[in-house]
Amino acid sequence: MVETAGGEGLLFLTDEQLRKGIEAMFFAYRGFTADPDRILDGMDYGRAHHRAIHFVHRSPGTTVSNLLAILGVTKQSLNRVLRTLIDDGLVRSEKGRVDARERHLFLTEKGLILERELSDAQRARMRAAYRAAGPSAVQGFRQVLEAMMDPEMRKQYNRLKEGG
Amino acid sequence: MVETAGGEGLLFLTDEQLRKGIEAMFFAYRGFTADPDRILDGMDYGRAHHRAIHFVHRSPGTTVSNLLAILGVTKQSLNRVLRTLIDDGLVRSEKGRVDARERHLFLTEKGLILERELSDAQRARMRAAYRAAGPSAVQGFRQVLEAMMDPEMRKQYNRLKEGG
DNA sequence: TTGGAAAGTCAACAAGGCTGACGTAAATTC
DNA sequence: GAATTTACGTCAGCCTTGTTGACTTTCCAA
Repeated sequence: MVETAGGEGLLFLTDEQLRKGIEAMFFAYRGFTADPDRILDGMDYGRAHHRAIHFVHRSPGTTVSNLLAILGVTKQSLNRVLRTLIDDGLVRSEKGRVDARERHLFLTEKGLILERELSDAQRARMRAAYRAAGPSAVQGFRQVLEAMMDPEMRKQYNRLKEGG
Repeated sequence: MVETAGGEGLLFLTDEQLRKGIEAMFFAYRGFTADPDRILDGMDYGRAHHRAIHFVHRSPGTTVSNLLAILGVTKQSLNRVLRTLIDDGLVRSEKGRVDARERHLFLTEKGLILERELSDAQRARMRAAYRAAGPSAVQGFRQVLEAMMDPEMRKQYNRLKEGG
């Protein structure tokens, strides 16, 4: 079943196969973001707000710097998004006790409700895809995605995957 | 090794597993676009130009309508991108012979050179990821991605995958 | 006590989405 | 042959989300 090196074993590395993978990523990512985008469309929020909400939920009490590193945007860009979320009462910003320069971020009750709505939708699609493909396909899926990340991003990803 | 249905077999569908998949998609997509983005950064082009170039190369002679359906943007948005590519001599637009309302799109020599540069970079990353993960992982990767697409997008994807 | 890091803010700008309106040429339908 | 529809292009204006650059405030640490 599994091809080994030499000759036919490298057929999965042809330009044609690689192109299919590239196009699969393109179309799948559209599906991946479609449901949350639809939910956010009515509100004053966008994909950037979703990302901030996701990672604040994922690591409650995380700092702004930390979030900047994960999201890979400028602080000005993140600040604009965070500002509206704080003003609207979805995110709470708390001055650090050990280092008072830092701001620790948390979702409020209201923020948790939206997070739940967004992630329910996104998980539903992911669950359907996982179920359709089966567990060993899922394992392969994750392996290829991890290998595709930049090393820096892989660190961030693994830090999230393990610790809180 | 591979879990079967019933009881433990559904462990891959836990919220925790799904969350990991969601985050993997997020970080991997960043890697996926990083190399072309870097190349385009110096020029006056962006990711939107890359997408147009990719699909024109993929289906030479395709019409504007067709491209609109694949890219899922408005004609105004596509037109802005296409306009600059045509003006800069990367894309050639040819009035249809059977239906003169249509415009058929082709890459010029210059366009082919940029396409080659962009896709070489993107394929190199994909190739490294595929090689690292192995052929059966690649199969799973593709299966999950296909299952994640919207049905409309899956049609587009499959049309490209098979026919020219 | 002073230098520098962390955070926040203001201003300006660009890419790339969007809607709406309008124009033109060509094909199709009545 | 006239009316309608289709494919495309374009103008104008708006929004989100990214960018740089300059500046301030706070406050830890050397």
